[in-house]
Amino acid sequence: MGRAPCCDKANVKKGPWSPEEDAMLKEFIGKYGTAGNWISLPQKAGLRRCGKSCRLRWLNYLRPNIKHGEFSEEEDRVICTLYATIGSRWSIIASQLPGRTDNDIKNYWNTKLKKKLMGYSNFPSNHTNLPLPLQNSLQPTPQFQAHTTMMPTLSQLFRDCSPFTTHHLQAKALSSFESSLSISQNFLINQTYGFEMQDGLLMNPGIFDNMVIFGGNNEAASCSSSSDGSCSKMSFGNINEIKKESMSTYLHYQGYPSNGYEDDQRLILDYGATSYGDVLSTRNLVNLNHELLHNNYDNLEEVNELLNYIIINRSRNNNNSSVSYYFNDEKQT
DNA sequence: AAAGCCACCAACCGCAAGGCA
DNA sequence: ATGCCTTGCGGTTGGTGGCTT
Repeated sequence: MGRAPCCDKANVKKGPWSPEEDAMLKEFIGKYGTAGNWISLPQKAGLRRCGKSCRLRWLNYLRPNIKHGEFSEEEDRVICTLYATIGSRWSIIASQLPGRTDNDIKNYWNTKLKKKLMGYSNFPSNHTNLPLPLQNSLQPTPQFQAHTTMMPTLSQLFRDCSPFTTHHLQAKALSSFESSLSISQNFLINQTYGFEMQDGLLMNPGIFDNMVIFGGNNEAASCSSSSDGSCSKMSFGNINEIKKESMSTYLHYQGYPSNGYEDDQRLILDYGATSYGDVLSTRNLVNLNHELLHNNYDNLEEVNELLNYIIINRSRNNNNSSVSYYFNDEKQT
């Protein structure tokens, strides 16, 4: 015996709502509210609709103060930050955006925002000054373009941004004698999206547009990779899970096209050796990840050679903060 | 002009949680 | 404690319109 149907499927109308139906529903709810429950509402309101359909139509379209149309930059930021923190909990995300519905946000994320975030890295002004191999490495490969549908890793990638971010937030918080767990949501949002330069140094690495920035953020910490042990200090998960898991089990795959997680196609680039933080665009991270996986690179030397094209270093001593890069272990200017 | 493709988004569906008798 | 009913959530579907070939 299965579940009892919520309504008589044969006698309910499906598909788009007509203006007349909208008017009937709006008028009824205006007078009587849901009149007890949604299940019985359609009958009372004279609608040949399922109660769930009425509820959805009301919540997502007819109720007052629903905001339609373009999302603002600020709304984008909130969605991205919360998605990176809590994942696809659309109703919670919607609760932070007055007038927006979970359905709206979910659609917006799936159709637009996700792609927007996949947009090109913001190094364009530097591209033309780079040697051809590096310029090419900054272009989306045909494989990348052909397999954009194979990017479930994107959401994971943005979650992966959290560890880098939280690690540095944690370090920053601890250095000012605050508990890492007392970091507020606002602080997280501000810091995640903000660059702060002090004496030419990048003080609060995090996610900026589509770039992942990581690396030491104080004089004592040398850089950002396994070579200085910082990856083992990184945590992942949301802000409440700091310290629960060690990044060392997660991030220690220098050049290998697997991070050891079953069915997980991510390649986490843990490629230290720069002095003040590595700068990669997420696009290139995914791009390279994909390249390595689908060309079945199994030669570590070859992989390392490829990585040499893509590491970009923001130098500790570079007061004007221009981007420099390493090519075959030689710093280029 | 027609066909094919793709992006968008409203709506649907199944499941889980919560409330209540 | 249990089972039924309703509500809420999130993944998915399918219709539509615009763009490209």
